[in-house]
Amino acid sequence: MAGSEAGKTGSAPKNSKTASPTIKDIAAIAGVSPATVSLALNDSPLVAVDTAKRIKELAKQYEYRSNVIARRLSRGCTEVVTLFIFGDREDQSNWVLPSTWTYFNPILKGAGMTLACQNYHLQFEVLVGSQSYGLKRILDTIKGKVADGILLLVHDESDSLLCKQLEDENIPAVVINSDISSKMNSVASDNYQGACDAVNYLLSLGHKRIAHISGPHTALNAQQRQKAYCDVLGQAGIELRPEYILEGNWRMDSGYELMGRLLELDNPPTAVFCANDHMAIGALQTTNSRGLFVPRDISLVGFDDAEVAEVVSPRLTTVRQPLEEVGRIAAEEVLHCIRNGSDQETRHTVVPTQLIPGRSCQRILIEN
Amino acid sequence: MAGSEAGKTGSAPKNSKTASPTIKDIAAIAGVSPATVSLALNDSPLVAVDTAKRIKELAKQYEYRSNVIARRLSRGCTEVVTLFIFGDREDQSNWVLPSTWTYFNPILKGAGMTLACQNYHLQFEVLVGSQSYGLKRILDTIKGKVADGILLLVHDESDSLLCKQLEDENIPAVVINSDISSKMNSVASDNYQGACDAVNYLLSLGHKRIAHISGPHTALNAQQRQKAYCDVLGQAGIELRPEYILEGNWRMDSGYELMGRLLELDNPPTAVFCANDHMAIGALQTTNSRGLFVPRDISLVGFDDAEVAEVVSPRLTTVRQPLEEVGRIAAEEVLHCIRNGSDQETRHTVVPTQLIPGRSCQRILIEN
DNA sequence: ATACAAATTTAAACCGTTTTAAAAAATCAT
DNA sequence: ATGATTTTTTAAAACGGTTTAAATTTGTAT
Repeated sequence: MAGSEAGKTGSAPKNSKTASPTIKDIAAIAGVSPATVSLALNDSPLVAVDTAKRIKELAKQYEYRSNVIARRLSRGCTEVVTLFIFGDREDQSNWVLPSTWTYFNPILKGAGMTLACQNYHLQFEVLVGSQSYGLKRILDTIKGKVADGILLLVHDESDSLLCKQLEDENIPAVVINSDISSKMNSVASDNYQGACDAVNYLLSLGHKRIAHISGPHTALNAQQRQKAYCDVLGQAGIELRPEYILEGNWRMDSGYELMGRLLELDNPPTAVFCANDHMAIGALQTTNSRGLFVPRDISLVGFDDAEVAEVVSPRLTTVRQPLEEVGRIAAEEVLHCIRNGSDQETRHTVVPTQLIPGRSCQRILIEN
Repeated sequence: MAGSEAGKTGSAPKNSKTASPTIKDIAAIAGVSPATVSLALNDSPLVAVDTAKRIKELAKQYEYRSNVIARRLSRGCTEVVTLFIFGDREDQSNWVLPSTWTYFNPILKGAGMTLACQNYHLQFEVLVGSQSYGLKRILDTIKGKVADGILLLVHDESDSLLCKQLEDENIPAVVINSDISSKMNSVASDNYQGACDAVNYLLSLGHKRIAHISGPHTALNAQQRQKAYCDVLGQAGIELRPEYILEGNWRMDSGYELMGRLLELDNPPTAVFCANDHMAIGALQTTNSRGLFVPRDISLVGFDDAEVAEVVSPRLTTVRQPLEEVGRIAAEEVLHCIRNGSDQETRHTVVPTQLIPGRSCQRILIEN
C-alpha cells in the first residue's frame, strides 16, 4: 500500500486522488502526531533530526503543501499587503492617464518583488467612490484580516485627507508619494529638490524670465514643485510674476493651451518649467505650431522622465524619479511596521531625483 | 453597561478595547448563539426577520467585521485570484520595457475592478527564475490555497511552454494574450486580424513593396502579426521577399537599426509595417535622420496605439488593442471557472482591434 | 388539550494549521 | 536499579467562522 517503503508504520491518506493531503494525512503515514509534523516542517528544534528528515521526505513524496489559509488563521497574520490606488472621485480618469501608469508601474514592480522575497503577497485595489467608502474599504481590509499592512499611493489633497483619518487607527501603513502626516510613515521622491534643480538649471543658463506650468493646485506633487519654483526664483532675487504661473491638469492639451497664453504675453518668458513631461510636450507642440523652436527661442524643462520625453524632438530635459526604489522602500517599511508594531517612531523617507539633460534648453545670450 | 439599550440580554465583549469583536461576542451581546449570528449576517432565510434585523444593528454598532481568514478556511475558498506576469528569464528586462507597462496596465485595471465588484481580490506576482520554479510557484498558489484561480499573462513561447504543463492539472486558469492550449481558457486581442487590417490598409493605399519589422520570433504576438503580414501579401498575389522581413526586439533602437537596413536595399520598400509602435518610432527616426520624410517618402504603420504613437510627428498610424476589455473578460472567465468547475467547455475569446489612422501613411502614386 | 406541521434556534462538527503544557521516552549520574 | 535531567512526542486548545442535523418554539387544525 501507499507509503509502505517509506515509513515504519502508516496508512494511506484518506482521499488520495482528489484532495491534497493534509497534515493529518502525513502524520498518519509517518506514524506520528500532526503536531510533530507541523513542528518538523517548520524546522522546530523540538523534533529529533532523523524524525524531521523522514517527515520532510514523506511530505515531499506526497506533495504535501501547507494550507496557507489555515496557517494564517492559526498564526493570526495574513501574509498580504494591499496597495491602494486612488481612482478619481468623479470619473476615475486619474487612473487612466498614461502619466499615472508610468508613475505607478515601477512602484508596483519594486514593491511586488520586495514583498515576494519575504513570502508576502501584494494585493491591489483601486479605490473609487466617496471618501467614506474608501475609508471603509481600507478599515475592512485591516480589521477584517484581508491584509497585515497597507500601502497608500496618494496623489491629491483629498486622498491625503482620507489618509489622515487613518492616522490614529494604529494601522501598519506607508504613504507613498507624500508625507501627509507626522504620524504615518511615508516614502516619496524628492519633488521639491528635483524641481529646485530644474529651475536652478535654467537660471544657470542665464534665464531670468522663467515661467511655470503647474499641475492641478490640489495635486500634492504640483504643490511641491510649484513651491520649489517660487523659492528658487525668490532666492535668486527674481520677482515672481503672477502671469508666469499657470495651472494645468497634467495632460498634454493643457500644456498646449497654457503655452499659448505665455507666448501671447507682452513680455513672454525665455524658459518654462513644466510640472510634468506631458504638459511640457504639449507646450513644445505649441512652439512648433507657431514657428518658434525649442531650445533656440525658448527653453523647456519637464518632470518625470516619462518615456514620451525621450521620443520627442528635441529630447526633453527633465527630472527622473527613482520610482522603483520608492516601491521597494515602501514595501520594506510596511513589513517593518507589521513585524515591529506601528508604534515605532515614524519615518519619512525621501529619495533623491536626478536631472536628465536633454536638448530642450539653451544658454540665453542677450541679457535684458 | 455596553449594549444595554440594544439587546434584551447581553454581556460586554471579552476585550472591548484591543481586539475586534468576534461572532461570539456579538452572539453574547444579542443573547443568541453564534450560529444564529452567522446565519443572520449571511442573510439566511432560516433566521426570523426581526432577529436578523436586531443582530445586524448590533453588528454595526459594535463594528463587527467578519474575519475573512476564518471564513475562507471554513468555506474552503480564498476569494483571491492571482495574476502572474512572466519576467524575463535572464534579466527581467521584459518587465521593465515601457511597452510592457502600457500593455499591462489596462489589463490590470480591467481585471482588478471586475474582481473587486464580485468581492474578489486581485493578487499580483512576477515570475522570475527558471521554468520549473515558475511552475512550482503557480502550483503552490493553487494547491496551497493562496488563490482560487489564476490569470497567466504570457508573452513568449517559453511562457506558453510553462502554461502547457498546467493544462492537465485542472486548475481554474485563464491565459491572457494567446490561446496556447485547447484545454485552457484564453482571452486575447485579435492580433492576427489587427495586423491584417494594417497591411490591407497599406495595400489599399497602393503600396506593393511593403516590409515588416517583426518582434522577436519567440514572442507570440510577433508570430501572429508576422503570419498576418505574410498571409495578406500572399492573398494579394505579392511575392514575399526575405530581405523585407526583419526581426527586431520590440525596442526603439532595433526599429532604428533595421529601418536603416531596409533603406539601404537596392529596392527599398515604400511602406513598412512594424510589429509595435516603439520600433515604428525608431524607424521614423531613421528616416528623419537620412533626410527622408514620413509619409512623403515612406509610409509607416505600428501596433499597440501606445502613448508615444500620439506624440511623435507625424502621428503614427497604428492598431489599438482593447486591453482593458481583455482584462475584464479574463477576470469574468476565471470567476466562471472557479464557480462552475474548470471541467466546462474551454473558451477562447478574441477581442477585436481597431485601426487608428494617423498621418504616417500616404497613397502611393507612381506604380512600379 | 392534543397532535402535527412549520418556523426558528442551536449544539456540535468541521475547515487545517499552530502552539503550549503535559506526558512519554531516552539519557545520565549516582 | 533509581531518581533526576534532558530530549522528544503528543493531546488538546486555540484561531473564528460555516453548516447541518437535531432540538426547541410557535402556529394551526382537530
